[in-house]
Amino acid sequence: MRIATWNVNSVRSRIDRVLGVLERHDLDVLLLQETKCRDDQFPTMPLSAAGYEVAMHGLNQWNGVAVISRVGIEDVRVGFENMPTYGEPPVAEARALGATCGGIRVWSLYIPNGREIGHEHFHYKLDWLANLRATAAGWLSADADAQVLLAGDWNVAPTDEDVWDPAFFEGKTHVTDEERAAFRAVVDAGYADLVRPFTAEPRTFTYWDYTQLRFPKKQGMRIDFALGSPALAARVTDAEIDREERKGKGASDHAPVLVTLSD
DNA sequence: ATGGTTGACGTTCAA
Repeated sequence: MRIATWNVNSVRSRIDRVLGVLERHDLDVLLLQETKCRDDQFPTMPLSAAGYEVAMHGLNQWNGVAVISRVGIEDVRVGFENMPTYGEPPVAEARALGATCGGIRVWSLYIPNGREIGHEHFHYKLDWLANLRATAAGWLSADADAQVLLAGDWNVAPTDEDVWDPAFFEGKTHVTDEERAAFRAVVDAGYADLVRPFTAEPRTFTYWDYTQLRFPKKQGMRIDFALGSPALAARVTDAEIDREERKGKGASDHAPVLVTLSD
């Protein structure tokens, strides 16, 4: 079984690339973030034609998450228990979608960006990660053998090796001690990084800003992660970051992150 | 090339 996560940055503008990724990697499950469309706008038909089912959750042009699977989609859940809201009036944004695919409880996650240190959105980000940790820890308390995948755009670079220049990020989000601690808390709750062991080279990135020729200059960040429960981590045989997908006209600014599991 | 990216409900916002 092969599962991938990808911040697609508009599923409508990139549906052909989505189909290409599914085929090229022979994916069973693909988790998308930043689909940027309402459910009724989602390009379901070409995915169905390719043999995939789709569960999506999008409220407007912002955020949006989806699960694409050819091994079934059951028990779909929009948002997680205690997921924080944002704004006034409070809105439960389209940032988390859970489903059971081929016996694995998968979550497509789009962690809030944070915008600026100290911004209301920054506190929202930290709360969001803390509540996710609490809820996900509960899943393992209830069933230590649960097969759970927490995957998506975490908007955190967990170490200095995960950014192209730590000095550039001083005073910016994604690299602060608070964000890193919030990410590490999820790992410490029992969810291991399934990909880093297979992509351990420093300066291995999953995201490159569109501006300033960041991609050709290899100036990126590792902020997209697939974290797995112990039972799931035990099944991982390979993982990779599809850097090729970032190339060419019409690429997302994020690369797909892939995990291969034993049966 | 006084530029420098992309996508969306866009003449602005978010990333």
